[in-house]
Amino acid sequence: MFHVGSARSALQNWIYAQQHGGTFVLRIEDTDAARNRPEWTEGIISALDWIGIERGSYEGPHFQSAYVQDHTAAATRLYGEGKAYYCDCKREDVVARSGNTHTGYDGFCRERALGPGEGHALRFRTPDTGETIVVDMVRGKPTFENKLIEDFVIARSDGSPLFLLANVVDDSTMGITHVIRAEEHLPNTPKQQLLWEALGATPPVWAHVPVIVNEKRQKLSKRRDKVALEGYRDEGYLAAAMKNYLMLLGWAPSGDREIVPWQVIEDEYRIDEVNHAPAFFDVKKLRAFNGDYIRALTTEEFIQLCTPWLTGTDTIAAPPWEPAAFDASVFTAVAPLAQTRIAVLAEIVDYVDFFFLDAPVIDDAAWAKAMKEGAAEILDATIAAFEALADWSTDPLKAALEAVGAARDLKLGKTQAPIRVAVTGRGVGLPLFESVEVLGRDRTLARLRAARTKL
RNA sequence: GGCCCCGUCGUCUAGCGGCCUAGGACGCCGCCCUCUCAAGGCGGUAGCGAGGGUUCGAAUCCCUUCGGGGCUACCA
Repeated sequence: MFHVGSARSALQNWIYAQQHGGTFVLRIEDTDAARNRPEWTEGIISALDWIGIERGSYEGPHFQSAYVQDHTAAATRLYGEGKAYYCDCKREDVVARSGNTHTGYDGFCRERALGPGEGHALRFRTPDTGETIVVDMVRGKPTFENKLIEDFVIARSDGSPLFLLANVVDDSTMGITHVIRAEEHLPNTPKQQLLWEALGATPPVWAHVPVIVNEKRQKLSKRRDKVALEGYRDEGYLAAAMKNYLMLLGWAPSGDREIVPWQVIEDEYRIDEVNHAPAFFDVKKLRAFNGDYIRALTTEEFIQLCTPWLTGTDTIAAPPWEPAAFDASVFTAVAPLAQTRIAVLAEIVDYVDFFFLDAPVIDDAAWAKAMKEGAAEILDATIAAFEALADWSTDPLKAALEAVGAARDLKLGKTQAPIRVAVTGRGVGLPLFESVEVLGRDRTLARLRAARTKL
């Protein structure tokens, strides 16, 4: 699962690297073995690939777990220099001591001079005075009072290093110069900066971008919100639309425009111009963007891109018709008609299913609405008119139905309703006469007769 | 509770002291086009959270207040 927020961060880092001749580095932060699976990495790589951060064009992936010896060495060094100490406090003891004014660890073990051992975690000794200023490309200079920064754990009691330490060590050894990440990491930053200083190195340039929120203005979460990039991909959101939309969260290109070529974004995006307030992930607007991108496709591209939903893949559900029933030439004929009607590619299935199914799937509500009094008569007349038609093509078909309606003083809009439902199963859909032409005389007539029988 | 961050239409944004009668986009509502639905065209709806300053002049600067959010693990 690749979070849309991660995708946005990746893109921001990628753009920044592109703009400054830097290198994008992918690092899998897997220091917590219990929460990581090696196979997830491929998912991340292919998701990055999808949004245009192609494998081979960046450094990595590096696995943080491969550098544990560096992390533990740093931990040992900090302990040796008296900048870290061992602690055997239990969480509940700390809470009990601090009462209801708990502001983190109380420093109980600071001077106890405990050595390494069973149940002893290593804590970093934070300064009691002064302040730590985070210089941030988007937020300015968030300032933290050192005395309010608790002595945080840098290595578990089993000796394994924690993310805060591991990150600083890796950033240092990998020569990371810029860290662009979500705002949720801002409170960690002074801690990491203190670690950088303790290790005698210069911290990178930070940029903390506001989080993406849901309609309730809370950070997008995996459990309650739809955040998987792959999910959007499998619904038929185009990578270009998704990228464009993601970058517009908290930022806008020059001029009164929003849908712009990626190159414009790469040229104009400025991380320090990004808004400071969280942005709502509006799927409706994403859909609108996607529809726009779909319409901008050439017919050939559109057909090509629809194929997975027409045939199914390992992640995209197979369509409701028999694979052998799919006729590419039929789809090619109607694809342009469908292109302006769908906002996400997955919707193509419902638009063209009646071509590939033996009988259309009847929408009950549409049937009830269209097959009112007079429908039988219209069907009979239409069957007769269509049977007599010499030239089975759009214009004559339309003229024939118009004549049927005219004889009953009905507008085409009324006359076509029962025919549409009989042939396609639905009340709305592709232009009727083009569809009927493509469907062919025999199948159309069979459906009209079947509907007539059902009345 | 503590620390930090943030505050322009419902939403995403433009705006960096006079070009603002606050612009664009999505959404929503009309109208046109029309075989349905879309697409397209035209029009409309709606906002500077509040209160104080500073200034000739404030959406833009300052303060307060109110309101949102993030973090607060031997997770990342």
